[in-house]
Amino acid sequence: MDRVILHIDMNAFFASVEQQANPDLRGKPVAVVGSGHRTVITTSSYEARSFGVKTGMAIWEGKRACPELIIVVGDNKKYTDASRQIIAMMRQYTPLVEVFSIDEAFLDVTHSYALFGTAETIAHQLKTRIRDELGLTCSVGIAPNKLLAKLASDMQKPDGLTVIAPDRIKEVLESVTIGDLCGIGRKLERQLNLLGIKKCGQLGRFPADILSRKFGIIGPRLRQMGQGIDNSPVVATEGDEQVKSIGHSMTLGKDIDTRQEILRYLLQLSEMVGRRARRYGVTGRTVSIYVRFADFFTNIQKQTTLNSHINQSGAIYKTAVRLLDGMEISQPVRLLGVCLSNLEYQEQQPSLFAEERRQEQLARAMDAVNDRFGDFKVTFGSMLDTEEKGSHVISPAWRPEGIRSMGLAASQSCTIRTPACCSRHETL
DNA sequence: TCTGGGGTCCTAGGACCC
DNA sequence: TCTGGGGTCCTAGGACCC
Repeated sequence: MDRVILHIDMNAFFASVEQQANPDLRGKPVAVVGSGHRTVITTSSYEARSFGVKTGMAIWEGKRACPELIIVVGDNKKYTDASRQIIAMMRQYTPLVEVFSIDEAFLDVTHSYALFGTAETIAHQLKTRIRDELGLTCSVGIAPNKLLAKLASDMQKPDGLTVIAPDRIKEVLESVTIGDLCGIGRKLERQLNLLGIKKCGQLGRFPADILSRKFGIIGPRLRQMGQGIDNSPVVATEGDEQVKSIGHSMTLGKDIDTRQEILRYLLQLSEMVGRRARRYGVTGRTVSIYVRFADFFTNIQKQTTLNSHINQSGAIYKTAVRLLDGMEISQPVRLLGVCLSNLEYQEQQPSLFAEERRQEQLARAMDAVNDRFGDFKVTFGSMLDTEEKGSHVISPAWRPEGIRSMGLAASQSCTIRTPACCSRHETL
């Protein structure tokens, strides 16, 4: 039996939430940005997009494209609250809700028919409720698998509903460009183009041996994607998902070149990472640091794996400094990052050593104050004179909960599905 | 006037052990 | 003395996602 998968993608999510919260912004070109003057546009309203404002543009670029552009510094809490409400609504239709990002989710509604009717009925109900209760619109794709559902939701924006029925999959793929598939990015698209492959249909028919030779194990998976095959299941996001790494990075207000300044930011980043690790109750063995230089193109990353798991900011910082010392800092630094991985989730025993116990207690006390009063109210002394205070707008890829699995990573054994049908529906 | 931040997964190559 | 191979862990780098 064919599965029935919904992919729901909120339209211009952050910008729409802002427009909902502030009526003065409605119907106007709005761009949501982070703090700091080197921030970029995270999301823009459709009014702004019609002027050519795009995600990733610097503010000045956005303003050049649209002089009337209203700049709003993002507010994470608003977006996570809205996201949670939407996810709760989705869960009323099926337990199989996979949160893909803060504004996207997959729903497996194969077994929801008896209770709620067809996938299209469910999609219409969800769209109506999200619009009525939150004032937001979304685009929905319905298809037999995640790959195609995601492709479908992208076909009509904003406020769309697109169905790719099994008997028209083949026909749809003939007209879809390979880069539109989730999992084929710019580089892969370019390489495939060099083989003369432009459309998904061509990719699906391309000789498997050539793809394998050129792309290795992802070769067969690419071919399947071209055929619209994707057997990866919708994995319900439970809320206690285990992330694999915890990292923070920041583009500095201005490039820095003294070791002292670099250390100050490393300490701040170590504290941000450590604090989040402690809040999650995790420790990690691998610490990595990331440096982007002023020329923007040179990036270096160094990592090291310790014998023991840590989550104390001081220990992370010490390791980060050791990594920094192994780097050649040849020009001013634009961005710094610290990441903790190789994570372990089990409860940590209190240290046997008095000094370490004291450090742990201090960290807990600092965390408690910061949790209550906001970031960086209490902090290490040398951080006090840094400009950045770690208040950043989360990206739409931020997940309130959840793990994503799709695209190339989710290559699985596959059966060929019956070829198929795509009918489009006008928006609500 | 420059180009954010948070993740995941995969591969290659080296070290080391059996 | 030389040779082979499998497995695991680690680092570095790249591609992809939102």
